[in-house]
Amino acid sequence: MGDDIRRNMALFPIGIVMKLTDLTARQIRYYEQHELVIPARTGGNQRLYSFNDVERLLEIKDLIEKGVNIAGIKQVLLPVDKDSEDATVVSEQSEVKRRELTDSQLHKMLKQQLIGGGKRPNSVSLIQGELSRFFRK
DNA sequence: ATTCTGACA
DNA sequence: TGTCAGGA
Repeated sequence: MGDDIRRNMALFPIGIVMKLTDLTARQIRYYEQHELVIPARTGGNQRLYSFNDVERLLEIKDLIEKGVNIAGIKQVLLPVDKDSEDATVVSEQSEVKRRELTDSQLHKMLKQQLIGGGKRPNSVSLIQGELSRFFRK
């Protein structure tokens, strides 16, 4: 996919992202501290987000609303590193070589259930129950 | 006018 | 998380 570069192309400042995601600058920056999103920076140290970053933030917002905490989100969303951010292709679909996660399949499922699907009243508690098995510190 | 980091009445 | 300070 060639327009992947466009999705990973840093374009908008935090102000725009705030409106696009309905998140406060505080939250957006906070999530960055926890490496949930790594926006590019301008010469003036201003954050520049790509479409992928925004989508990512929307997913995070979704999970937060579903009661998932940072620790949990870190495990549901694949870790992002400066490379896969604005460099090249690499998205959730690519066969990431992360053996660290013995159950990448489960992660995929959880992600789908948490993000994709609409909102079933019970699935939430169900999911949280399953996740707690991982989030447990 | 905007955004950034650090800090906490 | 909100919000203010103080600088870029």
